[in-house]
Amino acid sequence: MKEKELTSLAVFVKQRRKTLKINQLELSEKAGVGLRFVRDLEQGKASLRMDKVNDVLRLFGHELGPVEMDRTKLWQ
Amino acid sequence: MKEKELTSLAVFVKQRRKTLKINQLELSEKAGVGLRFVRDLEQGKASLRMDKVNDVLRLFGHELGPVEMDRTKLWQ
DNA sequence: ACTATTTACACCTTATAAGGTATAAATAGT
DNA sequence: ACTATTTATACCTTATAAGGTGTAAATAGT
Repeated sequence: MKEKELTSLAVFVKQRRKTLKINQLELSEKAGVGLRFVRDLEQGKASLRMDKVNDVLRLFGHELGPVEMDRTKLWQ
Repeated sequence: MKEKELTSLAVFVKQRRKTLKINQLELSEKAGVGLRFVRDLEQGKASLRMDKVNDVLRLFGHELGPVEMDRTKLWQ
C-alpha cells in the first residue's frame, strides 16, 4: 500500500484534463511535454521542473505561483 | 541590458526575505538549499525544481500551487 | 568618495529529471 | 465476464539543474 500523497497540483491537473475529456497522451502532446511527465505530474512527483509544469498549466489558463500553505501542514 | 523578466515568484521571495532582514546566504541556509539556488530563484529562472522552491517558500508559510494566469499573458 | 557587504555571473562537476520503451495493472464499455 | 483503452511502474540514456568556487558588479553605510 503505497499511499502516495496526492498533491493539490496533481488533483488540479487531473480534474482539468478530465473536463476536457482527453487522456494523458493527448495532454502531453498539447503541452509539448513527454507522456511520462504528465504521469509523474498527476502522481504528485515533487521534484518536477517548474517550466515543464507551467507548460501544462498554461493550457488551463494557470501557472505556478506561491499560495498560502494549508494550515494543517504548517507545524511539521 | 539583459532585461530578464522578473517573475512574481521571484519578487515574492525577494520581498519576503527583505522583510525578514536576512541575506541570500542566510535564506539558503534556513531553507537547506544552495546559495546559487536562491540567487537563481530571485532572478526568475524558470526551470527550477518545484521541491527546492517549496523548501524556500515553506519558510514563508507558502507553497507552489496553480494560480490563474494574469490576463495580459493569456494571448501570447 | 571610499569601503564593506551583498548580489550577479561564469566555469565546472555531480546528481537527477525528462523522456523513450516495455510491461503490468486498473478502468471503462459492451 | 470479456475486451479495449487508459494509466502506472520499471529500466535505461541523455539533458540539464544544483551547487561549489571564483570574480565582478552593485548596493549600502560612513
